[in-house]
Amino acid sequence: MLTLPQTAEYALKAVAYIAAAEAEGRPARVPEIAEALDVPRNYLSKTLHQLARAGVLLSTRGPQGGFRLAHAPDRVHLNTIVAPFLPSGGPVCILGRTACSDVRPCAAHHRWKPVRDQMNAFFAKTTVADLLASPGGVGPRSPSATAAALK
Amino acid sequence: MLTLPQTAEYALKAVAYIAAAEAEGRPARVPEIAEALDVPRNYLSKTLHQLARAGVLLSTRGPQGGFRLAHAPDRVHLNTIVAPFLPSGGPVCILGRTACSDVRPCAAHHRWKPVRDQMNAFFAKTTVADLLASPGGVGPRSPSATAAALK
DNA sequence: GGAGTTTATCATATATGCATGACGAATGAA
DNA sequence: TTCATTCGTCATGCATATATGATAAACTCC
Repeated sequence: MLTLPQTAEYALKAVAYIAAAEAEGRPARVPEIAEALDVPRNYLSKTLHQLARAGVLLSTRGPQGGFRLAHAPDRVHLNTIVAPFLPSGGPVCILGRTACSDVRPCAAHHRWKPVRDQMNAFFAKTTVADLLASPGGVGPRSPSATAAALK
Repeated sequence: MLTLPQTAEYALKAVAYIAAAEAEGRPARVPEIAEALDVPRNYLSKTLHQLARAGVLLSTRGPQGGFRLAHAPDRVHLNTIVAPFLPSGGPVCILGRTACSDVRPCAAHHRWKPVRDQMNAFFAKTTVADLLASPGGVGPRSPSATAAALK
């Protein structure tokens, strides 16, 4: 039902790809990532730059440059990756109430809350390392398989 | 993290309000709903019209007219209310893959799937009657409390 | 220091969500 | 039949997400 903004999807896939490249000891360059994941090249460049400013990635220009993770894969949680591309303040109540809480619940509160909590836990606890390690994950395997599991 | 489009929130709140009015044996009019829920009036009119075309509401013009539910509150599920305002096809994979499945999982599949399933169940199983009956629900109680629980 | 590589930024375009205001059409009641 | 009421539709505007292409800036290596 609810979906991430397209840009946040790009961010997740690109970070996973960059982590896989880093596992091979090399930075990932924008044209390579863009082609592998089938994402618009210049737009991806801008998106990755936002992640760099957010402290998720490190960028270096020039030959042998590209993007790397700013922290170890098991320290990078998905919520820090998608946060720059979600409406700030974040949604809490399914009916959009700002004052919705256990003591002042909206009409859907007690049914929506467990769903919302599980979703928050997913983004707060899942790390880039989890994406690399899981079945269907991006590594360790060949570059083509890496792209296939993300594209 | 993920939020409904604003228009879908309007739709949920308005349908709950209309159901509460119907419990009092009267249709709800757009100006009344708009003021009670603090939603733009003309925009709400358009939104409710979409719900009427979707078969969720019935509309009647002229004096004593307004909007009513097309079906009993316990037959109207939340997914039918929000569906007209969500991107069609619907999101399935958190990485946006069209071919993501148990047999061809994306890198996040086995962690995201239970979250997604619980979310789908929420929209598929929760009814308007549930909104009316729950603690913090909109009825039976005074009109002002109805508005407060939705606004 | 020059050439080539790679990210950073700028200007611009398109589509969509959200919203406003004006007007049109149908209905029911006096 | 007239009038008030109420929803239906249209034109328009604004902000933002999603891009595209050109150019600038930084960096490495020779």
